[in-house]
Amino acid sequence: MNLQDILEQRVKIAVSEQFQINIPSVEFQATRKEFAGDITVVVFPMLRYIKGNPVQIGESVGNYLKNNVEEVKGYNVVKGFLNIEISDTFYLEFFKTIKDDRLYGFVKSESNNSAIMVEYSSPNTNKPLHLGHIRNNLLGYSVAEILKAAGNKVYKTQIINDRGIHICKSMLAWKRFGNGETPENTGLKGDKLVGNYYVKFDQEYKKQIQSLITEGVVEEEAKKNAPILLEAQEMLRKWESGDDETVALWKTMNGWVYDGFDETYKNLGVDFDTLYYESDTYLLGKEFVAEGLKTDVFFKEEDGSVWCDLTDEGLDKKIVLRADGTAVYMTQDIGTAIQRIKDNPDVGGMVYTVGNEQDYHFKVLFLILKKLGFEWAKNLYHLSYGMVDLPSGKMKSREGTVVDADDLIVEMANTAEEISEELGKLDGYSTEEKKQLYDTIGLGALKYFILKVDPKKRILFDPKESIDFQGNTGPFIQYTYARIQSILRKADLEDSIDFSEIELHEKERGLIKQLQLFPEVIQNAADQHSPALIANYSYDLVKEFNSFYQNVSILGASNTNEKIFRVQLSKTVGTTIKNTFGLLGISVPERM
RNA sequence: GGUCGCGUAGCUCAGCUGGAUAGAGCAUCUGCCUUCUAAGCAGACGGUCACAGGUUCGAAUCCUGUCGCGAUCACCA
Repeated sequence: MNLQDILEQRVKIAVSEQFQINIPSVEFQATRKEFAGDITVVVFPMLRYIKGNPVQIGESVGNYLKNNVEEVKGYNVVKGFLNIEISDTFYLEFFKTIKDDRLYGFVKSESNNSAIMVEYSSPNTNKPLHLGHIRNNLLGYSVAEILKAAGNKVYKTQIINDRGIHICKSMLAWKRFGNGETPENTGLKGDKLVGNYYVKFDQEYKKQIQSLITEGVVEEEAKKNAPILLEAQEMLRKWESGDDETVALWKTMNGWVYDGFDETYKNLGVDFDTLYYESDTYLLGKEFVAEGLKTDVFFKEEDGSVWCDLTDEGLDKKIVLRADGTAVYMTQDIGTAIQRIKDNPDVGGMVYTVGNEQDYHFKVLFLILKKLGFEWAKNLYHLSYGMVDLPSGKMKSREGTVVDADDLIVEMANTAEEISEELGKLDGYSTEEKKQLYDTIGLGALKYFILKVDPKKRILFDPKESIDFQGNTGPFIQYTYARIQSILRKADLEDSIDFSEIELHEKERGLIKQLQLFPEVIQNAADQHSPALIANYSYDLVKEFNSFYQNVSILGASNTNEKIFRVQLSKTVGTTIKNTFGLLGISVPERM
């Protein structure tokens, strides 16, 4: 039982003994810095049950606690706030239990809960990954790690959007203008090569529209009838009918893209347990649509299209199958969801990491799956996040305003290098080691920059103003970790320590209090699917440590006991930083 | 127009289920490298929490309305 529970029980007893009234709950909060004490009981809510002066009630409860609870060494009352001072012994006992636990805060054994599948990335195979995908990948990966830390079995997955007219556009442009270019003979990354032809298609398409317009065709018509577009549509039909040559080209070019993506994922530090391809699942939803027709979840229009009526839920009608019997987006997603559960029967819930422009789609999808009667449908969660915008507005691949993922990663490492060189701290390091360090720091800055923001908010990214390395940033936290490692290298690590001799310094007490919060933070982050909570916790912990570091001598402590204690405390903080950053997918350097 | 989200310091963001004088970083200014890494620490400056009502002992937080920004309302994905 933790301290707060004990206190709650005792406060209730105190109140019932002294006022003959039972109160249902007690409200606690951390004591503000300017007052003495560690934990505060808010007296105001009790006024609902007890008539009286809040200060007097606080006094009498405080007095009772001081006399009857071992851990309470003192109290003071300010207005309606009863500030309780907790004994050093309590904090030291707590520290003893966590100091050698390298996974403090993590739920170690997977619970009996069913597994959770987390989907993220969901790329199209016609263009390279950009900054928006970076946010998506980081969020998805981090949430998966957080759910694991909270004791869930997790599968990471992505659905690859590998079919459709957009792929045919790249294929067509390559066939027409490619001259046999391959990643091998050009040295270009596969996704970049294919992306270039997607752009090429668009240029050619616009050219044809223009010349049609000069010939006197109306713009609307020109857009529909540009020869190159018609050709792309023809190609899609060929692909759907399984034309050998088209399918072969499709496989080759998608293969190039996958190689390119793999490299980006590797550099970004994300991975997946299972993969789903749209080309495999896009027909699957149809049988469930048929099923839903039988059970009246769906209905058929006269033209043959199938719909779901959601007007009872305050939503519209939604199409789930075209009049010609082909699948729409919704059909696919129904099929994919069901397929995933079939493939992994231990999965009882899913998290979809998809931008907030699809909020409505997922609301509808989840409702439909519920109507179809799937038990797991109540455990679906749309991890919706805001767009990453540039100062100029939205990123548009065709207008060349996208921030490319690979370029950005390289740029971050370069900035890290410039700053490190300027500070000149890495003299003994080899070129190879330095390079790796710059990658770690640059990526740390990027990841933290994105993850510290609440997922649902938009992020404004200005490429001209590079991401900071000072203050509330990844490198600042990495730096603190590196400094702790330096202390550990210099300290001769003794283990025996007499805790009864330790009197806690204010800064030490602050650190232990901060460490105490960690398990609860993980749980909240998992419940809310929010890496931002973890990021902000890391920062608070590091602020606390830096203040300690700068104001309290660690290696030069006044006695050996004290010194060992401070070194151990630093070590535990280091481990916690490493663990929190692990949940964000950020690595920490031993030195920087 | 309907629906959803956002609006907190000059800028970027915290603020958990309502609680004490609304917190950080950047920027500007003041101190601190002869002691464990100054990517740091200590401090100053900076706010009508978009606006207006309501709920109550108490509202940045909950409710209603208004304004601003964004998204979405396709037999596109």
